[in-house]
Amino acid sequence: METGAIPIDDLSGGLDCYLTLESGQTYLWQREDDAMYTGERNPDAWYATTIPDTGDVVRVRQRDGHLEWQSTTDADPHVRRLLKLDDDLEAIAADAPAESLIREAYDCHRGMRLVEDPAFGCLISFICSAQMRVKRIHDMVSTLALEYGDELAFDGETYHAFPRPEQLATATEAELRELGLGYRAPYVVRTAEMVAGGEAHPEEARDLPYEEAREYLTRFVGVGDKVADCVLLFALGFDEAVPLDTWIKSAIEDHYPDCDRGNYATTSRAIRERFGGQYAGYAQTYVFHHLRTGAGASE
DNA sequence: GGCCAGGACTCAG
DNA sequence: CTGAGTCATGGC
Repeated sequence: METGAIPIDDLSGGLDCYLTLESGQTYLWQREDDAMYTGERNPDAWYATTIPDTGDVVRVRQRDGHLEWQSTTDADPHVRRLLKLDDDLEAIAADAPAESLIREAYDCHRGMRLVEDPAFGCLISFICSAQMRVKRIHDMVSTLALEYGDELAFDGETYHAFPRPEQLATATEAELRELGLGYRAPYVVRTAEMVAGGEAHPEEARDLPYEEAREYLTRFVGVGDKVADCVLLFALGFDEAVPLDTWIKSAIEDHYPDCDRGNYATTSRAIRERFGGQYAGYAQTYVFHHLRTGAGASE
């Protein structure tokens, strides 16, 4: 086992591991106590995930002013990438718009960072996310890993990697319905087949201009503008992406009605500008979490 | 028991 | 391009 510890004080804007991993951005981590997305912290619990290409297992835990990690490999670069530890969060928060809702969200959830998920797992996760609560999305993604992913041994325990495209493409619609995916089942199978067959890959969107990248991702079955924005924001490094989900739409209605332009593309441009442009996705993620957890319910 | 959850698809106009 | 109808499932 390789281990390490990253001092939190070295990270601009700090880190809150719980907020980062349980704010509805990622469904590819598992909490050791099996209580992710229950709304309760457990400062002692490790979070584990796996690295797609190498099959390495990585565990992290935040304690005593450090982000501790344990892994099958030197996980320092993986941890820094997955939790975007090199983002200058202090500057991003300071430069965010002086809108009361945005400032309140940043102030209430200090240390929450964006994640950078592996693209395929993120894509499938958010296809599953349609009309689902975050806890159930996590359950569904965990089930896919259990049923179709590699078993990885580490430190005497068994971990389940999220399935590679060719593994998930072996699933049938009937099987996935049996696993509780509902009407998303054919979307997941067909998208996995598209990637496994080389027809398209979400990574292809990484180097495109933002709106072209979003358009590219909508070719996958079960992916509309909103899910595409989630993949751009949580996997492909587009910090300006603002997914227009039910919570953000209600925020637009209540706080930024002038940004409602009737369709996704133009409303997206307007709210992206209102949320600060380059790092609008950060502001979106804070506002989303603030509203969803009820902290901003009164206003 | 109706409503809702990080929506997308199909089809008509 | 836009609007209505449809689609599973579990928690409250």
